[in-house]
Amino acid sequence: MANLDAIPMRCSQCPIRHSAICALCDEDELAKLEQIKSYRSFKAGQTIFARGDDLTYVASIVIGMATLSRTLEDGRRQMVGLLMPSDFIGWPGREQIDFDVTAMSDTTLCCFNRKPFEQMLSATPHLARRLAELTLDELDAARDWMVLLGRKTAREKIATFIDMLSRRTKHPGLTANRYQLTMPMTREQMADNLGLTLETVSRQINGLKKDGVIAFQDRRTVDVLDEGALKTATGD
Amino acid sequence: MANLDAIPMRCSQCPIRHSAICALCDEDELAKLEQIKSYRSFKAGQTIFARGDDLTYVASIVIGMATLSRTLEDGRRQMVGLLMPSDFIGWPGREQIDFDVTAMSDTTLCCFNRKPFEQMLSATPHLARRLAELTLDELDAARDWMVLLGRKTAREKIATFIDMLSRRTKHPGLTANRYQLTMPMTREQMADNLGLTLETVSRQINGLKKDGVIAFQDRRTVDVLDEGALKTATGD
DNA sequence: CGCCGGTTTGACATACTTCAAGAGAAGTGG
DNA sequence: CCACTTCTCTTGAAGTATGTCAAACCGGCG
Repeated sequence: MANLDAIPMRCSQCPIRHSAICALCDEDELAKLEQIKSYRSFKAGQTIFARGDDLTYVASIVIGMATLSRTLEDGRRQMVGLLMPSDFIGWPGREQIDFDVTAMSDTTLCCFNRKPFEQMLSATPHLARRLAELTLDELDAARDWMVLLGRKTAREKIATFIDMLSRRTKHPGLTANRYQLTMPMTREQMADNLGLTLETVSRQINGLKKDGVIAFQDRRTVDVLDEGALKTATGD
Repeated sequence: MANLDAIPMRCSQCPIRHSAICALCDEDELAKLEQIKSYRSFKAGQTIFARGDDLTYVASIVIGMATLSRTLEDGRRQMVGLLMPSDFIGWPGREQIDFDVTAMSDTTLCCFNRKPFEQMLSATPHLARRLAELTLDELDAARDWMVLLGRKTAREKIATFIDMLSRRTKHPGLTANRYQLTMPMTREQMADNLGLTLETVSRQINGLKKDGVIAFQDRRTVDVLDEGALKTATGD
């Protein structure tokens, strides 16, 4: 499964030191975390947790992207979360996990066994507070996505998706109104994220292209040509 | 707006004492909360917060039901949360609110001005911990609903809705497999909750009735005749 | 080169929406 | 208590966005 002989790294050099669960920790607290942490790496496509698994550990994403999803009996799949560096995987207080967590790209996690982490959590307000903030952010994102899933048209969904990506990833900007973006996923994964089929995703993306809102560098690299048009296309 | 001369009530007699934000508080902590709390009442249909409002206070629902929703420019509306007694309204650390909060039935809130509440929150682990639990529950519910919105058919949405209601409300049971349920909202509100139109809601409800899964006492009182059939109709 | 996963494109099917009308309930005022 | 209005809900007919099925294309990799 996971590649366990991953990079040892000091927390002080960690790329997510100031945005992850540990963001508010002082040096002492960090030292304690350092003692109970371990890294795990996953290849793109690997399962990190499957629905029903025991939540033996919780983790922060250090590098890469992962998805949170659920699949119905007949194969319909819905992504319910897109996890990027500094996002937290885990539900303190829950024994099991009710979704599938899958590495979308090659991913490195900073893991804590759940029990010791929970102990430290209740003893360390800085950790608890940061977890609360992260959870609240997730909740907000989930609710925004509910609006998208329930009420937006396919075209609006695509536009919102691209806009969301641009806000969550550092894009090598061209100019203010134009920028470049790398699609980190297949059309099918986008479809699962947006509650569409992959064919509809493809058609709508190309629709946006025909209308001069975006252009392709290659299939996975998109130039946003008119940010304003994109924003209006989102529907909100 | 709010009816401010609401019932004074001791926390010890409060119906949500053991399930709300204060659930883990001891007598001392409760006494402090008691000092900064106040009650507000809203009539069915009244706005509690509008999108963009300053979050001057946070609150627990004591009696009644409220909804969290967002409306797009052109009037499309999506409910993103259904708030029932003991649910918490408020986002510590946020200055403004990004959704509309509306009383669905006559509702009484237990309110705390945000600033003093936040101070107490950071000084009282019992409060912070409980808030984290409540937030996590909300997040889970939101994610379940994302699956519904993105992937379920109209019929499955209705079945899931009825099933969800039966789990969240105490229903006067008939027998194990049959029970009665009161719909707390109009077809239009259900539609906004499920990402459908009110006509589709009406049709699907009557479809379930024709198939003998449910029956009507009156338009708002439903008998679930076959819980098994209802569960399978939910799709998960 | 030839496979193979990912993507595009077309033709057709359908679930859901939209528009429209009417029937019940429920509230209001005389 | 009865007209009157106003919601709420139901039902029908027609339209449409999106899904389904199928074929072809494209780019990378063994």
